[in-house]
Amino acid sequence: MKEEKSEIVITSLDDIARELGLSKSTVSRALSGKGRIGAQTKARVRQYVKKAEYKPNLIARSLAQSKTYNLGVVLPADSDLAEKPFFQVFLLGVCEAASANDYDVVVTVVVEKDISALKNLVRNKKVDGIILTRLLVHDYAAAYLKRSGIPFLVVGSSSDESLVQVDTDHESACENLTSLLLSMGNRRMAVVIGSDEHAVNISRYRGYAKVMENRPEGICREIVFQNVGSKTAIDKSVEGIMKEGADCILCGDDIICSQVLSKLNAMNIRIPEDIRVASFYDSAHLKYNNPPITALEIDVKELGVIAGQSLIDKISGKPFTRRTILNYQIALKKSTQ
Amino acid sequence: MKEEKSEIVITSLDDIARELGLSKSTVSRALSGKGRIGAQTKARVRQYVKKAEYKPNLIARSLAQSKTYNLGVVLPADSDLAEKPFFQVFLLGVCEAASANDYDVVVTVVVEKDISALKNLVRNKKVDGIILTRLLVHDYAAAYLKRSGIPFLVVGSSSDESLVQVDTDHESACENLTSLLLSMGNRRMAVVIGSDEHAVNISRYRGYAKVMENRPEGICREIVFQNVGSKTAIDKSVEGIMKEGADCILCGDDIICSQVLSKLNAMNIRIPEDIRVASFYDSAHLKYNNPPITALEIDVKELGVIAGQSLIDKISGKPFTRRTILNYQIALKKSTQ
DNA sequence: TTGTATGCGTTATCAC
DNA sequence: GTGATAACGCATACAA
Repeated sequence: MKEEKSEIVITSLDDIARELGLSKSTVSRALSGKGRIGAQTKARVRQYVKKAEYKPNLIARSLAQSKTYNLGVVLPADSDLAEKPFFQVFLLGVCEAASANDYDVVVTVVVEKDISALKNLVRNKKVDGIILTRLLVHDYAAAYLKRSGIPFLVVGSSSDESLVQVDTDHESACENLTSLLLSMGNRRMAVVIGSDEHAVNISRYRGYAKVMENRPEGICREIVFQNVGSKTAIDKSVEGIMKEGADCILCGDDIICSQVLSKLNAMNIRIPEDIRVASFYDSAHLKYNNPPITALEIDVKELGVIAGQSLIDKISGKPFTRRTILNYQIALKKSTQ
Repeated sequence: MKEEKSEIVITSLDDIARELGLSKSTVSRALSGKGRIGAQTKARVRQYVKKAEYKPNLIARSLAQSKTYNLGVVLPADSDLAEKPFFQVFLLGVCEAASANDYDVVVTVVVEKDISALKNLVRNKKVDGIILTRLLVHDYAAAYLKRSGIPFLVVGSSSDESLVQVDTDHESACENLTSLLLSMGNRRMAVVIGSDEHAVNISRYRGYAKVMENRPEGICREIVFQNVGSKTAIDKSVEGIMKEGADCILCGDDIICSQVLSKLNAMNIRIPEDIRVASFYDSAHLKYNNPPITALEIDVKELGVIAGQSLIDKISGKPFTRRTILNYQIALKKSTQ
């Protein structure tokens, strides 16, 4: 009676080689598919590996190839951003793409301008490439990564042609939404938008400005609020907007919109009767609001998938698109009727 | 004139050893601190390493020690959970703890009951330990990890004593909030809570039930809604609750609460005049709501830090607490006045 | 206290 | 097409 093979634990190419009477280089080739190898030996090895439930040691492979098969994703930890589901949903998308390509995802955090964790990740060679999930106007992280030479990709739009970018065209999206609301009869369009340091806020404002500049009345500074962050700043801007008699408020993102709504509510101002409200970025809370809020919708998870796949393509030396622009939708709701 | 040392790139222990006229094992010891080593050689090596900006190759170390210095964090990707900032904030906390211990964080996703990505992570030995960010009543992931033998920790409470747990005491928190609201004059306390499959929802309901059972009127089934998920289910429950003449609604979490508020708003029901509302879990949106909503507050980031640190302790063989309970606060707001 | 030799499990470069 | 053998960079048991 033969020995039970199942008692032998197979943990390395050596083990397989011994069991099959081959050399470990042959086994390696059979599994990787690289190099010349006989069709039947290949099949035999693969079959054996399958039933032996052998899993190659990826660490060893990493050492040999100096590749980690890890993608790095950099999340910002600035207080208000932590509340935004954007990063989480995006991350799920990246994980999906990574998983489909046998990569894993390592996350790291930058707090304000402190990119030390990112530096460690790069210097320790823990990842093959990196995704920056938001772009600042003067982005330390991007500047560092550029110097470091590691493949990376930014979510956001920049005039820097050397950056690989994945983004929605915020500028034209906001332009379209603004035009549309004008065409629906609104005239004095106010805007409340976040920090100027975030590239996305600049793009959004540009979209708005582009439309308003071409109107006879032009941009009315009294109802334009950029760089608002705190709840009190938002409250003040809403008060100012109402005093100026605007008929529509455009909110830079969902968090701002949520706070604008809260303030309007507190002031007993009805939507859409007394004023219309729309947001440049959507979220569940705006959908569930009463009334539901008109907003730009983007498929964030898909954005993550595409970002992940693009980065992997770049890492693998495959052709990759330097700038990928995702679609958006304007979801018209009761808040602007 | 001597050669410029700065021209030589130091990439391995061998390089350092050669430059310093030592053997690489001595250098290794000087850096790791393990084994016996002379105080001055140690200092000399460390100083040299510092100015040479040498970074050890962690992959090689991993291979040699069969340790990855990576923590795995499992995020659920069920549609509604993706919107909850909980996981994101928690993740930031874990990253902080990891970073402080020279660990990195690898994230992976489970969708419903599909734990294949988690299995790959474990089988490929990409991490030294794992954190499950939510616990199901019948948790496949936890069961798998138990079988696999890898160190892991769950966020959530379970009667399974073999699980390392980190959590808030949801049951007593909800108990306290419920009692408090009763003592404030409310009598018919309705509850709207999410899926029974999530351990946390069971705990929350228990806290509520524990208080109500001891009341003369007992638990009134007509105003208890468990297992609600969809917006329509929530709308229906709110309608039922109003018909039954409840005077307070307890919401299982922030998302549910948000939807309950939306429905109440649509029905022109005033808070707190017509009905009081509170939530078993807080979020920015509830704070910004008008009126602000009474809710249980927990420090989620701190939860992440503690989870990360506990797992690292367990991995390192340090003493660790089998069950860590974090504090919570009851934030009384206008919605229950 | 320090040096030598070996192992970790792959991939890759040679011969054959 | 296959098999030795040398990297990859570090840790560690053992020898000195």
